[in-house]
Amino acid sequence: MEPPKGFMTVEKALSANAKSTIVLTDPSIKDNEYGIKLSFFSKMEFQVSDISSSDLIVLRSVRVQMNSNNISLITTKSPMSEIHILKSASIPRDASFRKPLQWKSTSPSSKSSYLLPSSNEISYAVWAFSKAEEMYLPTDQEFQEKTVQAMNVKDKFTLLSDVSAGETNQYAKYYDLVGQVIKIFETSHGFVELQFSDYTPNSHFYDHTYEENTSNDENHDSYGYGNKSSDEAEDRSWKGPFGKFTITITAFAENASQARSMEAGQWCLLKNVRICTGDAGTLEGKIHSDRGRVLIQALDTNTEPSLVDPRLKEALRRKKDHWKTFNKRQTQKSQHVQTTKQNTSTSKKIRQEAEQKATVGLNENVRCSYPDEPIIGIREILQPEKIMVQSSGKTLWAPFTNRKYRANVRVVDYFPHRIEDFAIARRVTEYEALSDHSSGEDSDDNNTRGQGNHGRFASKVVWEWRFALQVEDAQAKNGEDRVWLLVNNSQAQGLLGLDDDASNLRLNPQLVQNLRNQLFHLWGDLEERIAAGLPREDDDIPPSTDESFLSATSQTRRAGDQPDADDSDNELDTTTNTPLSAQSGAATGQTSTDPVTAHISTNEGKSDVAPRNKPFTCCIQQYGIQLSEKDPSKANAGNGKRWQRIFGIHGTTIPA
DNA sequence: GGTTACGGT
Repeated sequence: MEPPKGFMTVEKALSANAKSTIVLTDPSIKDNEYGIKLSFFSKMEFQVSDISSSDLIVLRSVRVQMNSNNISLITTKSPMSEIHILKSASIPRDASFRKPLQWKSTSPSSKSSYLLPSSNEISYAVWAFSKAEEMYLPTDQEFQEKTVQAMNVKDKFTLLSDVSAGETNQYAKYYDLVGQVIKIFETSHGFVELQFSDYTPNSHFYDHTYEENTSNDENHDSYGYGNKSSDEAEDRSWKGPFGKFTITITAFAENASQARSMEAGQWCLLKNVRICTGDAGTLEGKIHSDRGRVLIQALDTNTEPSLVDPRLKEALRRKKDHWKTFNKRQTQKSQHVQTTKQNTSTSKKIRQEAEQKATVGLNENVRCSYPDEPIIGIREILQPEKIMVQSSGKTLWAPFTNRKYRANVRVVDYFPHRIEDFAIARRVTEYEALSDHSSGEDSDDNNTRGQGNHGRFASKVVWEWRFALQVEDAQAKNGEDRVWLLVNNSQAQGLLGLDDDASNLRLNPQLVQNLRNQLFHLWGDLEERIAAGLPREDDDIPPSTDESFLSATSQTRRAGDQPDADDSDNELDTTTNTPLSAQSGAATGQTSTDPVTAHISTNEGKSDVAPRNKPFTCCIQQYGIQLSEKDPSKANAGNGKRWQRIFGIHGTTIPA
């Protein structure tokens, strides 16, 4: 925060449960202009009662945010914001002050990051305080009154399930709602209609049945005024939520403009929605103009999870469950469950005489961090560790241990077997705001049997590196002491050192060439030797186009590739992606895991290519992920999940 | 923040 030099004085306070907002001002704010709002969280920081009018406040590392054209400040955990408050009575009146001053500061977890205001800052404060007269600060009494008022805010927030109309429409009730814009209709009368849902049902809502939708479109919009010219069929079909989950809300005047600026799929907070009964007896909402106040606020799902409104998180959770349940029902209805599995054998047959040549010297092309870590053997790395179970005193084998190592290894195999498949596409979904969401879920649970993208609105597609290297200990004999190392996007960026980020490699031959060059430094002629044993490209998968990636799952996946809808809650590690494209040769015993994870967690087999490349020093890390497990005796992570030990590459680079 | 009370097919 630059302009006010990192400190301001308190003007008035507002408080809600967890989040408090105070308004700050300084001499740069003219006359009757409003100051700037700072939001902070009572749990870790101050209580509103710690603050009174004219106190001095010094802020560090607060985030500047922009909400509907208003700038405001909010504290963050990382980096940990600092708040230092000096009661107005303790503010020095001239520059010749004596330290120490009675600061009341937030308590950051690490004392080291704690930085009390400097002499310069205090001198500025002294000067600013001398201007207090010009800042129209409230008196202590006014401030206290405001504070009390602010604490008494009646929370009008309500779930749609719980809204009702008043006795008559003349005495309708007002509510705040958090939910998703399902559709937007422009009317010819200058106001805008929103179809809005928070994924709670209300028996007085219009029933959007799935059957109705599939037979004849547009049931509720019988007036025929609100259609958009473009792609009418698309606009008119109802893609859910099905059932009584959606209310029509009409926005007038400035709120109509605000509604117009929204897109279908936008999550938002609607304030002061007047709920009344419509002609057909169904409930509907109105957002009336209110002296220019904007009552529709967009909410961001794609931000730091701790900053996502908890009411929004709850709604996302309900939406996720809603579609899961819906898909489960549809699956049960359509009674046939395909269990066709792809042939999982990685039918590469490269038989070469294993010619073990003792290679001397390490590959100097590859650099590895953590020079102080000792070099240890792969056999030792693979050894499970024992853990003591506190309660019983028993000793067990740990399913995995979080560790980092260094080892001298050479690459003997890689996956996928075409380096054009070393990058995958995945959707960034709104559910990533949910702390327990693992990527990979969303792609599955909305994608059922030709029902289209129910409940899904435009989402971003990102490309990420994702591949695995099978390495063998430099000292290994007879093809033993091998391990698969996962290379996720960030590790691949470090390893490959390419200027470009991952993209669709099938459309980017130059990037493939750069990738190939770097890999050559790592593994020599391994690619040529493995590629020699692969079927021709056009025998198995068609080259992908952007269209096929973006229309995604339904086109490139065949029946049986993906889990059933009710099997969609596999937890993957946070770096695991469900790819939109089928990677070649996905040996998946694990349905719904991405092919690379599936391959390395099931394929213990030995590559048949004899290593000829030089060994290099590699940093390896071990960690655990959870995979779906049908056999309860193996589900050691609980909840139908088992732990899978994963080894990954890290901190290793191939310089250009 | 509301003895807000209202706009149309």
